[in-house]
Amino acid sequence: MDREHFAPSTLSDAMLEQVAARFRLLGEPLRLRLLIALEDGEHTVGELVALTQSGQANVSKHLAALMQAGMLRRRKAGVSVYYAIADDSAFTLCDVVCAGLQQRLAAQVRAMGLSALTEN
Amino acid sequence: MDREHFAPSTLSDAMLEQVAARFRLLGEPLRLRLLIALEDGEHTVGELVALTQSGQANVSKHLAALMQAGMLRRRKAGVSVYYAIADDSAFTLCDVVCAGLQQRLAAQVRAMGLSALTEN
DNA sequence: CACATATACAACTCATTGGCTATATATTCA
DNA sequence: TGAATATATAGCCAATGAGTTGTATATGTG
Repeated sequence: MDREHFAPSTLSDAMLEQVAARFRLLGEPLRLRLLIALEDGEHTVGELVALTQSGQANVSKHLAALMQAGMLRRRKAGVSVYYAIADDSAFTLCDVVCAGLQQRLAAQVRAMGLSALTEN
Repeated sequence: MDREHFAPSTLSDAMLEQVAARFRLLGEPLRLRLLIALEDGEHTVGELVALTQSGQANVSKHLAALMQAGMLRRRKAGVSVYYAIADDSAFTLCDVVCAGLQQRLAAQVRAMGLSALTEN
């Protein structure tokens, strides 16, 4: 992987704030859980409430936030509302973060020596 | 790009919080500015204060946060402290976010019709 | 040693926001 | 129309965290 970034130095303050906002959006465990729950397809708010073990009002609020950011799409069917992922990039991000964390953990383990791995 | 994520469904609550924390870390404009400033190599705290136009204490605090997350490395030289990027993954993340935002912007422009582009 | 400089840290203020409760707004059905 | 269900929204509280000021802790210098 080379050092070719189109983002950084050319970012205006406004753009920077937008990028930060995007990250902040994914900085909430519940919102991540919602995205994860939606990974296998659309779900109603009620289903998401059950899946995430969180309050309905709270789930609604976070879904609204994800919607406004363009990460979800909405479909009304009768009395229910189905939400679905509209922007896969979130998962790409999660993958990178997870990879980074794994790398970091591995480094930590290495730093601690391998003994920790064998002493059950 | 296929649908192969190793993250989501297998994430424990603790891991989820870690992932969220990582995102939250990048959810601050000043921290992003610091990373951007460090893109071209290490800088002292003083330089970073000048580059980011922020207070010294604040910069120090955010540098500490990035350090603790393992994104930076520290080198003391005399009375100065040099910080540098230790984990390039942040830039990969930025790139993905920027790409996502660009896509979103493009879609918005398309939705508004092309007229907006020509009316100066 | 006294002094200046660079960085870190503590304490405070203030704005943001997650989660809650209560309520409003559909929509379906009897 | 009235009741039931699903979702959204408003208002509140508490926690978090960004930015500030002031100070502590090196480290170099005369």
